[in-house]
Amino acid sequence: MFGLVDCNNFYASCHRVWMPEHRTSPVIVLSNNDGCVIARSNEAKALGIKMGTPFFELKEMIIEKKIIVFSSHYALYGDMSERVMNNLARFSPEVEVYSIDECFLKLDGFDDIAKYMTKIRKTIIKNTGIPVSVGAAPTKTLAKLANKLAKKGNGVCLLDTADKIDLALSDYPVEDVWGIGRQYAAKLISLKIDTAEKFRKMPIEWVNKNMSIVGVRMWRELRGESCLNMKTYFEPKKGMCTSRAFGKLTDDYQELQEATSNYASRLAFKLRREKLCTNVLSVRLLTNMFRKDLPQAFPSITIALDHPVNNTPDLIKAALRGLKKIFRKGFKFQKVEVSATGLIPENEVQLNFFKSYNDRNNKVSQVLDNLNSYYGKGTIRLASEGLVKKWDMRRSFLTPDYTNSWDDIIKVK
DNA sequence: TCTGGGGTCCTAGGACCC
DNA sequence: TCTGGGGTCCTAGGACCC
Repeated sequence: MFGLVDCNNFYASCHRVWMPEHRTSPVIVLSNNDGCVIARSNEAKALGIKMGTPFFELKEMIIEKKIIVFSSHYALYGDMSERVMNNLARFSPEVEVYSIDECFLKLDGFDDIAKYMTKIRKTIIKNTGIPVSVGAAPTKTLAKLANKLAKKGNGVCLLDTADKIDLALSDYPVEDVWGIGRQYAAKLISLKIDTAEKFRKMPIEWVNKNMSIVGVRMWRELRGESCLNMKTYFEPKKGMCTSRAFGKLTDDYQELQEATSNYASRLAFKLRREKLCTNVLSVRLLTNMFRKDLPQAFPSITIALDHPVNNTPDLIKAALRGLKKIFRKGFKFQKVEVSATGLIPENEVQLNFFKSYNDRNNKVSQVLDNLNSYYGKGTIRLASEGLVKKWDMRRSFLTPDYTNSWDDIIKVK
């Protein structure tokens, strides 16, 4: 039996833990740049606010309905997630942290699973302040489905018999099945396959032909045949990307250079943190697709590096070389993406003649990391990153850094 | 004025090998 | 008149996830 614990309205709930006075207000959390809605409390959902709604469209409603607004704060969510996961780890020998707010638990061998699920739920709420829902079923896909039903009901849903599963699937919208996205949903619904039950009744040959092996696995899982195992071990990443919209559009080459340097530097830091090196670096510029009045361009370049690296100077140099090749005048760019593919563990990199050269830049990076970890992010950086971030994100509704800064720690009277 | 960021897996097709 | 068979690796594109 697979259990799935999912935090309710996770980002909104994280803020509420620290500001309990907003426990009954509609709360929304905004994306980077305060661009659009990425999390909503139940009260905000009830007002009809959809995921992804641009913030500027809501300004009147926010005043009228007294909606509480937060800029996103990923360091806070990361810390709250860790608290939830640490608590969950005590409930099963096999846990898989599936995402920042979700965790699979193997629930075999427990006497009364329904009762155990309730206990998990109550413990997490009590110990972390984050409300969660718990679903369980014979496969991961069914457990996801059970979890959604739990959210609609009392927070717990166990699908452990064929009858219960049949009933749950009979009116479950096909587009809500885990693994069915926009494209497949549109295709299935156009063929009048609009419930999980109807999808499950399709012949396997049809599923295989139209939805590939991924669809077949989903189909089998809905029939109770487990195809997706628990992933309880660490797997290194295969690609890494730093991409972020600027606070404003820009056609200034100098600004783009500074932003590209900064993003490459972040990428280098993330690579070092995970003890990975990269062979291949890509740089892409993007204009704002929503601005139909402006010319659009998405130039990109992929650069093969001489040698796998993760040091800041080499990666910035490569990224700037790429930027120079793709930059075009006459476009207002909104975003730059710097990404690494072909990742190799640091300790598996082939030695080469130029090792001593890399050593110097590796040492520089090490010093950067040490200083920035002690004095705070961005304290020391390469000159090419610029002095002032003219392109920096907008974050007007930022809360204190409760879990990461001594200055912001909560005060108890 | 203002519309997120970071990942995974699968498939098809091309270049290459012996 | 007639030109093999069996592989690997890489990339781009398309689907999905939170």
